[in-house]
Amino acid sequence: MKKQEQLTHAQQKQLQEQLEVLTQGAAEIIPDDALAEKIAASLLEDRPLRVKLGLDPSAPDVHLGHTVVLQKLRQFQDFGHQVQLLIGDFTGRIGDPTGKSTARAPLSEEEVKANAATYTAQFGKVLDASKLAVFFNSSWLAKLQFEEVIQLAGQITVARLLERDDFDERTALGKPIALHEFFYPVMQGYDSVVLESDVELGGTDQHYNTLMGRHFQERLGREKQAVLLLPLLEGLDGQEKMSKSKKNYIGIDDAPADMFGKTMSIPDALMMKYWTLATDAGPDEVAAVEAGLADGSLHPRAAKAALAGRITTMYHGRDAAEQAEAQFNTVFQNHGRPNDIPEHLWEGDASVPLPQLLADTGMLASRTEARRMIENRGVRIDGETMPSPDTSVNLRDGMLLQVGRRRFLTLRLRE
RNA sequence: GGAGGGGUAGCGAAGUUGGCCAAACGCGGCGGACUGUAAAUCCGCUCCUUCGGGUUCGGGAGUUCGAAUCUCUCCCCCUCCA
Repeated sequence: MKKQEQLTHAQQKQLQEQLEVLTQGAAEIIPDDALAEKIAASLLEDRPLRVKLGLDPSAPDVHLGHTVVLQKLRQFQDFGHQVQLLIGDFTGRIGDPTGKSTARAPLSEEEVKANAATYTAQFGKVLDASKLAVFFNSSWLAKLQFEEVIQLAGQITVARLLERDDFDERTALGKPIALHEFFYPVMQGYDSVVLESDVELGGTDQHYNTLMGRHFQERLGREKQAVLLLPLLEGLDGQEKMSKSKKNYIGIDDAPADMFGKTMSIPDALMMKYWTLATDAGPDEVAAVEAGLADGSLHPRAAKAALAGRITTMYHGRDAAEQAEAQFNTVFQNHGRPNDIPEHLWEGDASVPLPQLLADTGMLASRTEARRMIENRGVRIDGETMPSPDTSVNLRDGMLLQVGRRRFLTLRLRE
């Protein structure tokens, strides 16, 4: 008999309540009723579910893409479940599964600890940090004997491993796959065994990996975890998924002005996805925005500004968000100046060729680049567009240099 | 063990009968116009320079008036056969 059918009426109600929240926005739940069964079990046995999230230990810069999963984890926490953060420190030091950088430099223990601390600090903006359980998979993987590793490897077939999209593609293209790469899924699966995870969360790109958890749990005689996958959030380019290496991300530690501005730069087509996945707006609110856009009562620009304000407020508070918006409007809408223009103390001659000035103050990388920029009419001094790179400038204290729309510098002269 | 393919600017990728190559093209990045924003679209720029020139095509050494293109050598990557 299914566990759901053993519940009392009160428990049934709780189950429905949890399911409604937890399944919202999910891209996939594997298998379909697995989550319901797990929750039912938790209610029957009166114990929290162990909910696993695996993390890459290398670049602990948490961005909005991560928060999609984190917000879901938070909901689990709010229902009293136990979140397990798994730092893949062992996995990370072995090498990269894309095959590009095969021998990644091992992270030292200090680095791992420092990164983990950064993670938990940043995650604290979304999760309840006091209730997090943090694990490092080196603490069990590093201890395995070779014989044990081989036995683990015996629990899965090569054909099964080759199903993984990435391997599949590379096989088709004739690209190499190193043997150790086969162990990634094995390790990730084994992690779930050790942690006795009830549920594993991830982005849809983790489909295969999370199934490995189920596979190894079954082979080793454990309860299989449920898998809950969330949609991936595209980055600022609107094409690829948000990631640090692609530099298309909004970091949750970004300054309010950046956070607001970056959000304003996403393609219109991506707005609703951000509303749904990256904000704390409920389904009704999201639907209202969508309807407004559809019938023309809500201007796309207004919708995006509201989105940017919402996101900025989540991480910096309302005041900072409003300031960021005001600043954004002055700089980009009214072509004005920001409030916090950096200053540069000039110690050279009082009269200097313009390209040299721009290069030496660090506003541009080289004089040649400065020349180009001037020729493109992208350089202004005190608001005046500079017509020719062959000008010399008589410097004055307080002079305002501007490159493009948003790079400003105030010049300070030594007395 | 054997055979073969390849290393070009941030990335991808042309160019390999030596000069017309500072090196096509695409992406990315930057600037400008326009606008509803750092959306979309269009245009321009994208090694350094004291504007004479200088330094680039995995590293080094050669051949030549002249090499990304030829030779030698070293390093690295990949594929296939066994």
